[in-house]
Amino acid sequence: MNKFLEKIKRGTNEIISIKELENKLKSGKKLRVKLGVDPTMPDLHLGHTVLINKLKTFQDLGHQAVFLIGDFTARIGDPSGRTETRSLLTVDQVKTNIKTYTKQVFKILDRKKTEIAYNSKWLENLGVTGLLNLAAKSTVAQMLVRNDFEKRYKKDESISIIEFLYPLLQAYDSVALNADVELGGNDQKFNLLFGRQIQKDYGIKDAQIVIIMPLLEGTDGIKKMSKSYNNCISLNDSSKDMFGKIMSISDSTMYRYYELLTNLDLNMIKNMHPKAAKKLLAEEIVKRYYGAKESLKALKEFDRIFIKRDIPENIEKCTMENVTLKLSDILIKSTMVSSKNEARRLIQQGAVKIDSQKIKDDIIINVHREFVLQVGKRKFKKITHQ
RNA sequence: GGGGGUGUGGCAGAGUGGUCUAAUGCACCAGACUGUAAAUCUGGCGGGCUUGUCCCUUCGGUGGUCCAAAUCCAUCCGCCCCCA
Repeated sequence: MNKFLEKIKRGTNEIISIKELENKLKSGKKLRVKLGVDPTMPDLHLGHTVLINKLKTFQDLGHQAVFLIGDFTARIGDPSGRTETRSLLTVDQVKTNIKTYTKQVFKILDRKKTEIAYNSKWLENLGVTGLLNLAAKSTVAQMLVRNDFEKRYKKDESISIIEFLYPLLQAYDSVALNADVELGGNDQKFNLLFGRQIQKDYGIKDAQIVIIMPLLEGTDGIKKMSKSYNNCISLNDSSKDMFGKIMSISDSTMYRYYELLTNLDLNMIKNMHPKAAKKLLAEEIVKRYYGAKESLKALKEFDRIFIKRDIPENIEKCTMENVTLKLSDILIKSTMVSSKNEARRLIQQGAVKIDSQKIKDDIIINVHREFVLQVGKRKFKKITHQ
């Protein structure tokens, strides 16, 4: 029992309340564990998987994972952590997002053991009366307690009524699903607790336990992982990119990733050489999304390019029309740079290599034979003529 | 309906007539260093060529004033707040 609890506790910020959780676990009941995700973005990144991993932990312990797709709420947009009102999504956008989400989620969760729910099922039928009944259970003051709302209100920024409705709807999901546990990120704390309150209002005595996970830092190791900060490792990234990005995080961030993204023993990891540990982490994570084979390939490729400073195995070919061309023109024609000025700059800075030979001037090149053109450490193209 | 505010490069944010391709920070790119990194340091971060104290194009849109406009005026558009 304690071992189970330890697993659940790993990496969590807060569990409200731990006592209730212990009791529920002791009762031997198969707990309904809710994780709600709004399909608002085209794809998921590693930050999102922190919660999915936690849900997987419950699933592995024999509990019922309930993956809730907020197809209805996605159209409103969760104001959590936002500093501005977000624009509404169309039904079509939501639909395509759902597809990519589920595809990615079931690389982690066991599809057969997972209950998938869509909140449009009950929210669409709630009607104005239902909505009013729900809204009657809260007050404006209560909403304004919320940090992000309070800030925006004080700063004379707009808050849409629809945003007030959001926590109510999320809470109602917990009623509809009869959740025993709800998982959420740190920014979700208010909404999660609100779910507890509303459940009680609707006569559920044994209200949901709230498990709050930290938000995963992005590749910069400081800010939370988010597209807008440009510090994401997306599940859509190629195996090579994913591997490379993980290798580029700092050592301290690496341990964080271990804690939140894997189930590996942390003591063991801390005893490893950091470089080896980081490689293992990258391998583990890439393996999860691309399989062992691809993962090994990515590892080898990384060694080749960054450690041995060698040329990658498969390089995209690019055919030139003319035989003689300026180096800067070749760089543009092969789409390795976007402007001539940029090409000139990079050449001056010593970033451009032909067959591993640094070229420092914008010389004229004869494309008689095939050669490998390199820009920086990671961009390679094979240049040929006809 | 009335009053006020605001719109600057990927983001944040200076700049209120010439010295503005526009400070600064972040992000990004390259080089050096290294255990791949991170940190640090250096250079860069509109476009073009004839590489120059060169040319062209940017400060919500349009039109105007002026030798000269991100900066002034007019007008339009967007966003925000307050009062009713």
